[in-house]
Amino acid sequence: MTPSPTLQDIATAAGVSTATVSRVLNRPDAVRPVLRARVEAQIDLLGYVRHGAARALASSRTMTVGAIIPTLESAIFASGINAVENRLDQDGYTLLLAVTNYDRAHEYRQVRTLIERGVDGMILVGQDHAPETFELLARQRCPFILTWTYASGSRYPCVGFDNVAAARGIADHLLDLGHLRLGIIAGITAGNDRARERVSGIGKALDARGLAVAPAHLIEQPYDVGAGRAGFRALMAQPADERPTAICCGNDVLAVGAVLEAQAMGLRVPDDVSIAGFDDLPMAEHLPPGLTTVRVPSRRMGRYAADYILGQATGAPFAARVELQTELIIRGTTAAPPAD
Amino acid sequence: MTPSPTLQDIATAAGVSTATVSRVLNRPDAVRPVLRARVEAQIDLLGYVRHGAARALASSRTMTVGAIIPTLESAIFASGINAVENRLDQDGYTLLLAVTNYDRAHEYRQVRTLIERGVDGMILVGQDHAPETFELLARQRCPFILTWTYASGSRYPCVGFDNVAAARGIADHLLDLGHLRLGIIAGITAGNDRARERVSGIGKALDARGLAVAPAHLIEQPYDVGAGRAGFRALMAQPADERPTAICCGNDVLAVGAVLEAQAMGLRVPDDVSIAGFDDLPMAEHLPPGLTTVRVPSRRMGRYAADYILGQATGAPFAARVELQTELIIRGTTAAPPAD
DNA sequence: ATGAAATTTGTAAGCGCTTACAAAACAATG
DNA sequence: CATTGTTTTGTAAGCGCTTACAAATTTCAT
Repeated sequence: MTPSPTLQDIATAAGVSTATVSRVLNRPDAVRPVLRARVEAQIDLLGYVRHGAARALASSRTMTVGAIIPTLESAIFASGINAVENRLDQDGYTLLLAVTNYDRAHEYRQVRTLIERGVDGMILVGQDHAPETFELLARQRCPFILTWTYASGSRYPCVGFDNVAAARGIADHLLDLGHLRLGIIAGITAGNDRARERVSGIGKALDARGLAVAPAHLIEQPYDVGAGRAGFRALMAQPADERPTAICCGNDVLAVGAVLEAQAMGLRVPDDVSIAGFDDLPMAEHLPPGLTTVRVPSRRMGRYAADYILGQATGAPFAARVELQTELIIRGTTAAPPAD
Repeated sequence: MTPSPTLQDIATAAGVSTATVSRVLNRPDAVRPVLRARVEAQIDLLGYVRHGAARALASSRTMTVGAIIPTLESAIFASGINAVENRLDQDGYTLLLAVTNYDRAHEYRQVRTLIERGVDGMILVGQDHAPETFELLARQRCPFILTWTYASGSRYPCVGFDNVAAARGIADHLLDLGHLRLGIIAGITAGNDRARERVSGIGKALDARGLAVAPAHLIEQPYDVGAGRAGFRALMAQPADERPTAICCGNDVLAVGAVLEAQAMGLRVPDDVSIAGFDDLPMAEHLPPGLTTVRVPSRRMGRYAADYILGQATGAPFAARVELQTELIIRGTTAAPPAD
């Protein structure tokens, strides 16, 4: 039942001052090899473990970075966070993770909590946050970066891509194929700027050609396969000559649902209906037919976000606003509309 | 450029002692309403934010819990962690997340780091950890719980299910259907006790009927769809009368790959070959045909693990060893072997 | 009113570490 | 061998908070 040994214990055991022990721990070359060895021996012997809180208090750096994401149930966020963790780990930083469940008010509380925990920086998702959140971050001088989003006019550091342009790209692809009636199975747009931007990008593509999305052709669904199926069914439940011939989905999970439902309904994809996703999940290329989608650089984004925050901590110069490119991946679920 | 206000600042501004401010922050009822209001007003006014490191140092509780998992690229771990986070959040705890990439030595370092960060408890995956890891945890008296695994003889707190029994159950299902030649596309077993246990469970099922897995019928693959496809192809690349008629996959991702490859090869599932997965990912029920698999209680597990650790912190009595049940979900990818 | 008991507040001692700064030890130079 | 310059080590003052404990105040029965 011996309490954990402290720096002081090591110092006493090694016959040196606490300052010296602290030095062998933090800047080993600043202490002569003889002494260093003596101290290290005691550290091993007594099984000393640094006390993070005390270090943090004395040095005002916690070596932790916070990340707040909507959910971990979405593979794409999970892989972004995985990349963040990997990068932080490299430098001995630890990740504090919080999940908002798409609730802005909750997000504010999490930001607060993470700041209380003293994170050296914070990674958020999207542009859309409570004003208090930004105020708090600013007031506390907590370095942060927004991810999954890049808006040329953003006032805040961000790394991501242009959701509007990416969605517009995929809609253009469909329009180029000759589709005139596009349907959308969007994610829930409330509290989700990425979902909104994607819808808006599709609208712009249509608008540029004098077209528009019929209100009945825009459906919002939570991000799961079943919801994708239901959305597809709803879209098809209209007179044949009003049905969309192509459907843009808010993400790949919805798209997979749509494809499966189409097939279950006896429709051929892409002959009878084209379907496009967003994210390019690992599964997308394997489905028959392969899913046309937009590849999103989730890992690179996570990695860059971590780089940036780490850079803020060490003074390394990382650009505060970085746009990553998405890539339109054309596979087998999109083709020209049926001839009739 | 005013530095963040401290407890002392609030105390001065409100004309009370720091002890009182500390009390309104931590046990509000212990201070008279008049004073409390005065203090709270100043807290708002000055935008005070608690200093976690100082609190932790003084109170020796960090209100953080660590979790170390193999990867976040796997949906099933992600959802377990999501559940952990949700539960911790409820009690104002924050999650420190580390990812091992299936590397035990790395895991040891992460455990060390998390202990240095002062986590109030730790959640690990699997039974299989470096001995030093357990020693360290014990020496530091860090409460911890192992997840994704339940072994009746385990010396450590754990919540999970019996991987051997679950795998055996699914193999039995296949054997009951009349299959005699089972193939296995296992996950990489090195450093992964769950993957090993699943293989072993299948072996036991066969053994009980005087059968065995042909060496050529056991393949290890990383957990991704492409690897599942490749594994399936390899399994089928043998003389027709030696091919397995049913295949157990280490998880659903591999199984989906196997099913897709089978279909791509022109084989009918389940008529020509039966395929079973493990995990019951959301997608499993939607595939055509629906994937026969084992439902794993990842969320409940995460939630329980969090409950347990929180309980340790507060003295609440949670059982240290809990077995959760898996469920064999029989869908459309398994059937009797072809008659020939 | 009055004194004892109960409640509220303040005092002050750390928690374990980092880090200016001062002191000591060692090197190098003339 | 002084003398000065350079490293290495020690001293000690906090970092911002919690929490025994003591002091002050309030409450209540008498």
